[in-house]
Amino acid sequence: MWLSLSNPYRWLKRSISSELSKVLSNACADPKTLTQLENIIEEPPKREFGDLSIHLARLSKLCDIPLENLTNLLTSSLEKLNLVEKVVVVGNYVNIFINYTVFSAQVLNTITSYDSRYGFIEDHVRKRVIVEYVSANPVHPLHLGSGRNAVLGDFLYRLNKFLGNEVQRRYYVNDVGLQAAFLAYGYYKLGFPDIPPSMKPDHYLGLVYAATTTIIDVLKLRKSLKEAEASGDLNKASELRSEIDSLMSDLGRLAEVIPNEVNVLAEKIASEEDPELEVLKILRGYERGEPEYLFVRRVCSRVIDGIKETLERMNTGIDVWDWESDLVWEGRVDEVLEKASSSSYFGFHKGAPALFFKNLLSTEELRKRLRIPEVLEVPPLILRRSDGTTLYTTRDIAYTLKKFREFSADEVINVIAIEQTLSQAQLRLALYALGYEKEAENLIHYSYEMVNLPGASMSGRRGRYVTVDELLKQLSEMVKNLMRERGSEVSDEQALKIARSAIKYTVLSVSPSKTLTVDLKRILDLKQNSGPYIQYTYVRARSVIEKAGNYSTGTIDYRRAGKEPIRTLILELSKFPEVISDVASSKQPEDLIAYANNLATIFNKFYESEPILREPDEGFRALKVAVTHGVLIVLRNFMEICGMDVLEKI
RNA sequence: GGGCCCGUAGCUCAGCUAGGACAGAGCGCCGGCCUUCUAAGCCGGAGGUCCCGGGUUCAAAUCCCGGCGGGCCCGCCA
Repeated sequence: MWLSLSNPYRWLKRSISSELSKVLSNACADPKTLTQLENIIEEPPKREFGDLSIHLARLSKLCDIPLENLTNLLTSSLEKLNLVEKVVVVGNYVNIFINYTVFSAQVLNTITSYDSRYGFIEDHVRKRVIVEYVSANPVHPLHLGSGRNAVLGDFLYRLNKFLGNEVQRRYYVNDVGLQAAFLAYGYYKLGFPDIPPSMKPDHYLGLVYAATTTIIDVLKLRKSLKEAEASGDLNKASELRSEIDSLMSDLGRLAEVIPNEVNVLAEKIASEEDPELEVLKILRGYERGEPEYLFVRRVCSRVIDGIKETLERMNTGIDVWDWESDLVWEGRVDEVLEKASSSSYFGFHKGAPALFFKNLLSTEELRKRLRIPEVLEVPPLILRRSDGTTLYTTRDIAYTLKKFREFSADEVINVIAIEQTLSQAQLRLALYALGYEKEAENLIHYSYEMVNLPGASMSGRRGRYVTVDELLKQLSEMVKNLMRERGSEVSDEQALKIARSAIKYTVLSVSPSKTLTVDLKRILDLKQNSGPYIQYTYVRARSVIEKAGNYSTGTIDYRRAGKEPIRTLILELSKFPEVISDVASSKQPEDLIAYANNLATIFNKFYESEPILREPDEGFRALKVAVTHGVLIVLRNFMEICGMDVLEKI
């Protein structure tokens, strides 16, 4: 009963499959086949074949009934169902036509009664979920890669919320690490200058960071070059020279924006005997919490200020900011180290304390449980540097435990780039090895591929990146120009809302496992299969509903629902909860996007071909308005889940 | 060297987990539709060795094996 209330499409399939199981009960009594029966009911590739179809060969195999007996058995029994209009056999298929007088009433009633919760699934088990996302190093602004992360994480957050889960969003500020120390070193060498008021702090400090690391790398390479020249290794020398040239051109680009800083840094760092040792000193002092090194935190928090601003612009939020330094200073990392040292998996790798996973991984069952590929070899996890400072994954063990504990989380989702697959596997194994089996199992690495910009290679260390801020700015400008061409002005806010929604739609439309190629023009394509297309379709539907005023559902003539294109529209509307349910388990946003685009397209066809408000027949008009209202609700709920802005006008 | 991911129309991508009806969509290109509910729309057309080669099957883009091409990982970086 719950099901029929919340998920009309599932209800439809279940009604048919349970009828099937009745008919086939003598041959197909196994209860396991019941769900298989439901899966066997599919959709025909073309609308004119019917609403649902069953492939006879598959059914005959499943139930072990000869093909020729099946046909008559099925048609006669299914046609008795109230929900079924007719059954047609074509070749190897039984095609089912739904009775839309019955079905449309069910669908439309469900949608209006659930309204902003339509899509919500009643039998979903509620969970407490943490989404850790973005977590970009606090040394530069968010670039396109972090942008993809932010969009995906925000989507996971909103989807979980929609499903009725308790969700918390966390950002892990990685201020205890070499990157942060490099930035702090550079900023310190500059004498902690004020950030130019014309620049966002993350942008300015990102340049300082890039200049610092690039200068240090150049100095290192020059040293190697001298050695190569001295030893007469000409190949090596020319290789080094071209590498240096490339870095120098990066530096030249940085100098165009912050010339003084680049000059001062180049001079001061060059006069240093061993700049990298200085950086390590900062790292060590900061990790110990020594007061004279606390400037690291101050610098990082300026970058974080900038990042917060960007996230706000993306309409994305964080509930808890976790500073890695706090984790270390609170002694949580030491606890982990202590526990590890008494573990049976503990040992020394190249003289450094480490956890070894070879024994753990010999059982196939554990690999399965922890989602570690069958043949993947996992190297030992080194816990500490020889100088005593900790390493990222070690700190992440402590952090993961903190997340699970503080929120009593059932599940922790880490949205992290795909290149960290191995270290995330090590993390799960380490947790398991230390006795945190449940945590290891419920820690999910939600990975995504990198983002490409055609014809450009990106590197944070070199300052070669396109920032999310720039992307938003450019797209907003494009929106404004477009509107101007059409003779209407649009506010900055409206332009931003369209721009960021377009980005989100594009990012979510591509499977996270594929590299995303960003083409600015394409993101803002106002045509089909785009964010603006969905927003526009919603506005169209809204405009109709507004003008329709109050319509009484009592006057709806459901008998008119069997004709195209209303028929398809109703079937499509009925699927929304089913799509949500599938996406909730697969976590593939692209399926949700494809559904919404399809629904919008069908609605636009309907809108073009049929008068809605001008429909003379009152009952039919009420039906058309109700369907339009259904589209409105589904598109709105869709946009909420994707983090897109629901615009009332466009 | 080992592992993972990707390869489908000129471009960007669905479809592959659970094999089945002529392989789909958008962009771009060509041609139509605004005195009527928002034309950021709709209708029509052209465009494909599903990377290649084997195998399994009544049936393969989908499963298996072997290649080829691209990306990523195999750090006392994160």
